[in-house]
Amino acid sequence: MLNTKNTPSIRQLQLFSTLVEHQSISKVAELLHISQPSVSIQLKKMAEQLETELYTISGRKVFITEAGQAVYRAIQSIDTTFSNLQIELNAFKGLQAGTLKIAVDSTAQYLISKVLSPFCHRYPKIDVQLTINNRQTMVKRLKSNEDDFYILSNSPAGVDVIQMPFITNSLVVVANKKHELTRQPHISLNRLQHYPFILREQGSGTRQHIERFCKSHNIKLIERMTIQSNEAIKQFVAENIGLGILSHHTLNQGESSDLVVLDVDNFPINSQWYIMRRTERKLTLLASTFDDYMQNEWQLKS
Amino acid sequence: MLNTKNTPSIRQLQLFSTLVEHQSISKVAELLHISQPSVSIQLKKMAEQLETELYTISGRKVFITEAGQAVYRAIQSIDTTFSNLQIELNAFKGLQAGTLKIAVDSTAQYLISKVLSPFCHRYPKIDVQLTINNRQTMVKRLKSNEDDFYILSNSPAGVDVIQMPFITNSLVVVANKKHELTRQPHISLNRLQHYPFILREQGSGTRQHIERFCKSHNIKLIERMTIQSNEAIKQFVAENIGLGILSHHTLNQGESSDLVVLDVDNFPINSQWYIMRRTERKLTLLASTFDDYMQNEWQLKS
DNA sequence: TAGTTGTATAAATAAAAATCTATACATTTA
DNA sequence: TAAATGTATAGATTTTTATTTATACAACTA
Repeated sequence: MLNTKNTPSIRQLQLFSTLVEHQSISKVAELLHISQPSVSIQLKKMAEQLETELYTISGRKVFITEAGQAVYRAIQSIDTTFSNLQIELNAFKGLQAGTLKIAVDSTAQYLISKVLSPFCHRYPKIDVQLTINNRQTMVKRLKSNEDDFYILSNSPAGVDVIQMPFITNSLVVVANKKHELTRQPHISLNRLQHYPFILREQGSGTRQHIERFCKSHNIKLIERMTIQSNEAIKQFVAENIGLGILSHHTLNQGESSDLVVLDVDNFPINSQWYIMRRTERKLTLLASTFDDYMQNEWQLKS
Repeated sequence: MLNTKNTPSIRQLQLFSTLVEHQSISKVAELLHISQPSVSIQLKKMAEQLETELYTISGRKVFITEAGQAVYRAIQSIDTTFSNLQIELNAFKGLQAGTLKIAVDSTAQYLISKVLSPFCHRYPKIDVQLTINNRQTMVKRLKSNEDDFYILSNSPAGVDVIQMPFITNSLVVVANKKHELTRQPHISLNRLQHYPFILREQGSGTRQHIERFCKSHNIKLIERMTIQSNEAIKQFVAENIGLGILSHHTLNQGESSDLVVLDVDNFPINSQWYIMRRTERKLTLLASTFDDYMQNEWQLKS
């Protein structure tokens, strides 16, 4: 930790560096528009604090001692540190304004805050315009190039995107904790076909995964209800209206709910969340900073 | 030149760096034994001056922004600069005391000040004990190991020394400006044998050179006077009592004298001044610093 | 040697930076 | 919801730093 005692003030450093450069106390005074005694006194104090002679005066000439030269070099080093800092800070100032537009598949809404909140703390002046909706809507927005970034579980056909694997998405079967399947191990897919389900609507990413899964495993689920919200599904499942298939991110939201994850064969359905952007969309400074952030801190290590 | 405006004070840097390290304003206050509002205010001021948010406070947690991280890195750099400076200065403090003992052949006394004065200005606290005498005395002192350094025109036999060529010593023939040899070109050595000379005493370096020179050129000079001082010789020569043979360093001491250098064949007698020290003598810190100085700034480039 | 130039010291003052107390506000925890 | 914890603001005060004027001194320069 920086030591304040025995450390000359910034002003004193300035005076001394000017002295070294002009070898004259009165010249320093003139250049900095202050009186000669002021310079005299400050420099003397500084040398006293450092307990070292930094210069000598012989007649009317100023000689910088070796110790003084060392101090001068240190000042120059500090000077460049400050200059570089200024340049860095100016770069950050470019990030103090601007809006980052991100569109998120609603199933991913539970994790977006984890991702976004560190970024927002680091760049507190930025605005984020967040659009949360189902996959179909995301794809529409992606095609009409409305946002900087999209978070989807896989990339749609027909659009050039740059994508980065992000976080693993696991779809699990949930039930009320009093449901008969609870605590049963290795439930077969076939048995599932006899229970009613509450599912997300057509066009949602979750629904898409489920349908693909059912097709490939050759099963058909009973669909008692279709709801556009994961949260609502959880409530109906909790009231034992039926089973649900949800991303595990939507669960364990802290509240000790009545929901239980079932141990079904071939589950969870694993897929990947991707963050993507259109190849031809020009990155704003802010967007590019966000891109760096995602790559450095969220890129999935395979 | 260091910019005082928009530059945070050293104290503010200290506060901020402590903040980064402990992520809490009240913790900083506690650690530095000041009140919490004081820290709050100073940090706020600092951020205002830099026109950048360095941290944000959310609830009771402190988050350092990216800009803040940059500032922190800068502070660390400044910190190490100061630490290194302290170490350097402490090394110089070792040189604030101590006596440097130097013995100089009196013929070289005219140049010793040129050599010594920059050194003394750079290390103003040191003492120099200077012995000026003729060569014989120098050699005696060298043998009894009395001084750190010796300046002689060549090394004596029988003592282990480390020597460094230094400055060229040219012995020239001088006369009063009204002397008949003045303005004559190419005076032969033979003609010199008919004029009386005023010379340095036996045992002086100059005398040694002259004798060696006469021997090798097979001439003999008329010796009217022997004097132990170059300055005195100059006065007698100026009064036209005789010719003199002196180091050119002893001349052109500013005063527009009555002395003229004669254009004698085989003159000047060139030889070398050496600075030397006994091999087995242990160097004090001060002596070693002087040694470095001589090597870096006075070593004769051949 | 007188005048000029450059630096040092003293004493007073000004400006600035840093601090405190008291209080209010906000968030988290019990 | 009350208590605890952490931060912000206001206003007054203290401390430190910086500066000034006036004067003295010292060393060059003409």
